[in-house]
Amino acid sequence: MTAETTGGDLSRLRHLNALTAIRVLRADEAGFTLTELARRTGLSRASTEDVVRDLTERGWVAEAEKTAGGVGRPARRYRFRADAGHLLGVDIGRHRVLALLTDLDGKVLHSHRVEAAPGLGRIERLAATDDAVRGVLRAGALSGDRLWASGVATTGLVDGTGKVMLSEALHEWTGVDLAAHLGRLVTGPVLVENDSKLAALAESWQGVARHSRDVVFILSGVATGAGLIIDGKLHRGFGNAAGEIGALPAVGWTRAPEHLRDWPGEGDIFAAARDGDRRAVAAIKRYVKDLAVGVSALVLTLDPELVVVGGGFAGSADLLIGPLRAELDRWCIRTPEIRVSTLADRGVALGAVKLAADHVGTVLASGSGLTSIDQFARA
Amino acid sequence: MTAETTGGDLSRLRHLNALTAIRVLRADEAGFTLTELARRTGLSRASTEDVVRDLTERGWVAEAEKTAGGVGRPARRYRFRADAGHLLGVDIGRHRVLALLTDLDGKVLHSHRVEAAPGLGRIERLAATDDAVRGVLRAGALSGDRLWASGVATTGLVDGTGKVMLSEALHEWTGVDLAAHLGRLVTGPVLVENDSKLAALAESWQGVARHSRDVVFILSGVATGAGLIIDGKLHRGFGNAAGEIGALPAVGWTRAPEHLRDWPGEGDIFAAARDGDRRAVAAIKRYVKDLAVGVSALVLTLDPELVVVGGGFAGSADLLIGPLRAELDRWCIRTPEIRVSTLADRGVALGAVKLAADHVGTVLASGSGLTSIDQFARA
DNA sequence: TTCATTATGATGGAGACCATCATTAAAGGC
DNA sequence: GCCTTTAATGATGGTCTCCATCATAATGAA
Repeated sequence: MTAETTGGDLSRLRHLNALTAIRVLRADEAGFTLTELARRTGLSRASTEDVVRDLTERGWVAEAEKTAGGVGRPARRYRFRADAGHLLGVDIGRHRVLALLTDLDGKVLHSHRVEAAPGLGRIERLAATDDAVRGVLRAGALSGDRLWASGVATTGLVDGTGKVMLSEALHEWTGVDLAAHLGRLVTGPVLVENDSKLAALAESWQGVARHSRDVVFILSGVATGAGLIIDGKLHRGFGNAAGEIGALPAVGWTRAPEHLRDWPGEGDIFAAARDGDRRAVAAIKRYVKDLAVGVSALVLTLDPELVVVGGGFAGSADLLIGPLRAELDRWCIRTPEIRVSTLADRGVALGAVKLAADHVGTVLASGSGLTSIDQFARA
Repeated sequence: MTAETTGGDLSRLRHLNALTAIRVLRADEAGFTLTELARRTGLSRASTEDVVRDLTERGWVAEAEKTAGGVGRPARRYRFRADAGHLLGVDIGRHRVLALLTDLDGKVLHSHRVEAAPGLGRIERLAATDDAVRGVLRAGALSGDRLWASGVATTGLVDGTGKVMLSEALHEWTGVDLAAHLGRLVTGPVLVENDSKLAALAESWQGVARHSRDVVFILSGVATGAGLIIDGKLHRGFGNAAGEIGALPAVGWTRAPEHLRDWPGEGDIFAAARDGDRRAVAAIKRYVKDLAVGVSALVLTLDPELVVVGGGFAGSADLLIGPLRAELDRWCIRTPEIRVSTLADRGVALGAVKLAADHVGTVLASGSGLTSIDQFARA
């Protein structure tokens, strides 16, 4: 008896059917005919028409181009109006701030990148963040009050209200209230979350983990982190500290990147390794060995379908995956499939967008969410 | 846009409302008046009456005793007919087999215990299992074809079909097809799962983890294991091997119980420790130290609200919890609350019952589940 | 031009919910 | 013992949502 969905009156049924219709419509930008939609929602054609009329009146659905060429009377097509609203995703990284402006389906419309030195203080880094946000809004010719929701990614632990509780990687960063800060540039909800968690979310949304319900994501870069997707959802943990296996001293995640940073040779260690430099190969091996202990702990705990490797080092994944798999084989009962992220340095920011998108989704699913599209489009 | 619940036609709405009503009714054995029920389901009184009439006709609900003493016309009371069906839960342990016969709400009606030596072979252990099942059915004056569903707990990894894939703790146990074996004694679905996982399930059902969504359960006994409750549900993992952190050599879970077994003194080590025996205290300390490494890995991975300690050693938890908390404080970012199981040696078997109960719940939630109670009561 | 094909839109009907109100049944005061 | 108060019951009428069905409309092909 797991049913969370409590029934209700007839309007509730209509609401559920409208949500189903929207979910189907969002699957294809080109839209659907009523007949197709009826088949996919399981409703009758007549009811489907009713639902679509409703949603059109309320601004959620629009008529799309008819497709020519078929036999018989050409059908009208309807599509979800993903362009009706905008979402913002911001990744506040060590070296730069990246802001993405997307439509409601998370299609990136504009991006803006602002460099930031690793040693930057709180004020300067927040200023860089503002620049990135303003830049991307300018590119999209939007003002901040036209955003439906915004997501922000940062290193460190984040509390429920959007404050950074603890950050070791960035200077003077602990205690920053990012939700409040961003709230001065944009209206609408601002959601803040840890960067590794958001990168994981992005992978399960648009990345290589799209079709997997249980995923361990490893952020492999100058800092090491993890994010967990469990049963298709981001797992945060009771104190928002899930995936922090790196805190265990036996897991050498703090030490691991040093093998690559402090290697005895010159230039890019990965290039050197590809050229056959033995010391480079050995250093990478040490890195993977350290990394793999933590990954094994995560994998043994969760038994995921998939491990995804992302972060700055993922670009050199050809050198990492093989050794990593070998190490996992040593420790794990069942080594999961290992894949490399293809989202490049956008993964974290995309996860932030997804955070915003999920917030909108929650509002829609809740009671009065679909009443009118105007409730989101403020003044 | 997470909505899994797809709408449908009016009968679907009625079905959802009927499920809600049953969920409310199950919360109190004494039953509810229509007015109370209407308030809790959110339906109008009239519709509630309709739903209840339906459910009564189909056998799911019965009228209960009126409560005397109030002012005004005494209301009829209605209750869920938990007694309409029976569930079986079997725990095949190292030293004994325990079978529980319960009603649909998991209230234990009868239990039957059959001793089994640790060294028993496959045939003999299966025979003991049969004895336990037959015994508890006899006690309840039921034949095996009156069971709605059965759950079985065993050590080792279990595959999706009810076969034991790998068991190190029991002799000749790997490869046993428990679902098929039990299927000869009972009709209805037989569900098989790992014992640690089921003990965790039991805690989140009727135990100290009732109100927590994310729980790490530790089975502390002659063998060590873990079960995870994530977002209120049992987390199995892709290959059903979640929680097997003990497989990591750095985590001394195989070695841990030996500290207690091989301690240099005589008699019960816990009694000795309470009497102030230093060697006993030291051995327990070593045990907890080993245990805590694995628990820390689980806690850091999941950041649960709660850690529950169960299993054979839980009876001496007064000696374990303090040191365990101290060890976790050393490693974890945020040490969760730690509680001791109160389900004693029934926990695992109760989890097996819950497995069966959930299966019934799934059938009810699915489409035609509530049509008539007769679909479950065979022959 | 006519036919085959497919989408559209209107009609009538059934099921599920709700609000409202007259009726019924008990407890307690007179 | 009768009357009042309280609260549940059961019936009525209305609305909403969905469905099946059918006449109509629009297009390509013969």
